Amino acid sequence: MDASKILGNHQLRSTAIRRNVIEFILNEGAAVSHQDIEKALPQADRVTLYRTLATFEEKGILHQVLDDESVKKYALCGTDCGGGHHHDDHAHFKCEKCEETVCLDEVSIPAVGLPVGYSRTSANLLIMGTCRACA
Amino acid sequence: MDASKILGNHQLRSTAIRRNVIEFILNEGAAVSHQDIEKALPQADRVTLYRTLATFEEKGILHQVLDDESVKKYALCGTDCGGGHHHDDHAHFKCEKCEETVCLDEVSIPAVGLPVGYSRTSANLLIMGTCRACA
DNA sequence: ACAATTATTGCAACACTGTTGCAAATATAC
DNA sequence: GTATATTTGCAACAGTGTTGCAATAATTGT
Repeated sequence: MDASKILGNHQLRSTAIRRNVIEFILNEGAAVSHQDIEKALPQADRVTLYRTLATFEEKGILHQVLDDESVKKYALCGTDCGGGHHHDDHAHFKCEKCEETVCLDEVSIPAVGLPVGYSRTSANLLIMGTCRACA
Repeated sequence: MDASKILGNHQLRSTAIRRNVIEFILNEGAAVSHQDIEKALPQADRVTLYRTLATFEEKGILHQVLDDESVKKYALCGTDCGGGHHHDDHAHFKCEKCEETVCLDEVSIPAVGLPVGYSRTSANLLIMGTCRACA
């Protein structure tokens, strides 16, 4: 998977910053925060990164990952995420030792019995514990 | 359930601000943010509220609720939350219309099959959709 | 390859969120 | 009521995220 191709597929211009952001996330494997990216790409403007992340989320390249701290984290969307419509109904796992958050793409969020009158449109499941590398 | 009693049960001094915070949350029904409290109690100092929330969380009076925005929200703990040890393994529901987040105390977070090598210590489940009042 | 067009970037400035240190005030215990 | 330890309020600060606008760079068509 190549960065400029991803950009092209989503009607976005292929700029150095955007390619760098995508490549960084691809290499990282875990969900990243704005701050992670800022550290990895010190030459890029803070504001531009905020806008880049917002754009990527809109276009369906990234989805937000709920984290227990209150900083937003992002991960690459699966192939079924179109513009605006995110289908990231999978769980996320945060290791308490290495602090990395990863997508558990194969773990879908189970349906739970909601009280009468409640209906579900989406859900976020964040599991905390120890990952394989830290066990 | 009375505010000074809750404070007494947790070895905390019964001050006006603390009682007001607890009463506000009791009346609110939904999970509240620092900002919600600040608006409701304009006479209270911002910093004091931050410290009050932190203290309540430590002592097991409140637990954090994961929210899809990146502001922390808090709800009253059930009776089984001792100091430090939170047993809030229930789901939370956020209504997309009224924006209220409530605890679904009766809905526990289901166990999911984790990849080999991963172990779970806790989990957060946030379900989004429409609540009964907005349906 | 070049100009015109449109999207993207960088900067300045700002509002909001959360934290720390310290002195003054207040709740409890005696 | 006084002593003691906790809690509060203030000032000051660091970090996070946003907006407006001018400068810059990527595409489109020729």
